[in-house]
Amino acid sequence: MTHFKIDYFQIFRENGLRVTKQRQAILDAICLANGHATAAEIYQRAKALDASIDRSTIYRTLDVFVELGIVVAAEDLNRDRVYELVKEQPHHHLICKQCGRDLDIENQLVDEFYRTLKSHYRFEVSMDHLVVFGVCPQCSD
Amino acid sequence: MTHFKIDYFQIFRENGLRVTKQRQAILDAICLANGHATAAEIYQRAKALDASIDRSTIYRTLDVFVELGIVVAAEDLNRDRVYELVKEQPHHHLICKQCGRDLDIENQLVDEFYRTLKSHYRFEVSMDHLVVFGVCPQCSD
DNA sequence: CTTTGTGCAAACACTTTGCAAGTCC
DNA sequence: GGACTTGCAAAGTGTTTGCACAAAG
Repeated sequence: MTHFKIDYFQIFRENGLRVTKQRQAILDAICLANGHATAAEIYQRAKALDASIDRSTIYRTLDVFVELGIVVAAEDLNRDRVYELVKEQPHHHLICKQCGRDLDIENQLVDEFYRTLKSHYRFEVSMDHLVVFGVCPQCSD
Repeated sequence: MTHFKIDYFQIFRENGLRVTKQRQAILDAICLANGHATAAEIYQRAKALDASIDRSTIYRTLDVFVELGIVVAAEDLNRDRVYELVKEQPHHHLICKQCGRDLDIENQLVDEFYRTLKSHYRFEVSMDHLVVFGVCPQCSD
């Protein structure tokens, strides 16, 4: 995880933000949750790393991360807000309604769809994090 | 709006549910909001039609409507939950992040995208109400 | 008359805010 | 030291629930 942190801390400093143990803990907490978790899950995990951390810090920090573009907010099946670490730029998901499996969609396919919308409606789509729900191969058998 | 109501009331009865003035008011409230509104907006409008209506009735009734499939819940730009009357089956939206304009996407285009996902991942998409955000032609000039 | 639906009030879960104290640089 | 951050406590928001009464069939 260390090599991640270094990058992120760089970003903090570049933006005149400070590197605190809370921000570290929250970053690690998201990593430990495989890069995506609800505020509540992040709070639990971050608390394990820094027992005195407060919920309000979680929310404030997540806002900062979203602002910096290192985290995006999405929504899971239960409509809970989920925060995800941004890895390589735009990425899109196929999520199985039955088992919860989360597959990545190739950018190319989504871009193609966006181009179609562009050519039909002159509408410039700007969603770098599309989430599509359905049923995965394993569950449809 | 009357011809709408008749259909819906039919649905109520077919499901052993009663036709009440509150359900009427809520249905009308959504219609008056062009078929889509937040719970708060629906409450305001329904209150104008039936002053004594309570918020809890709004929520309970909307749940019933969703259960019946005559309303679907989606999300707007501010991440507020929006309830929409289901008209013709699957329909999809392009929503402009700048002006809020709401364009319909032809089903055919979306179906094509879904088929692509199906053939690439054997993933059966089941979203009859896709919402895509971006910038509309008017705002991109 | 029976069952379903409603208003009311209270409880909830989640998120945001003001402020004084703490910390990073 | 000075600006940025945090914990704490309290207030918001939006939604849900238990219950006795009201209304529909």
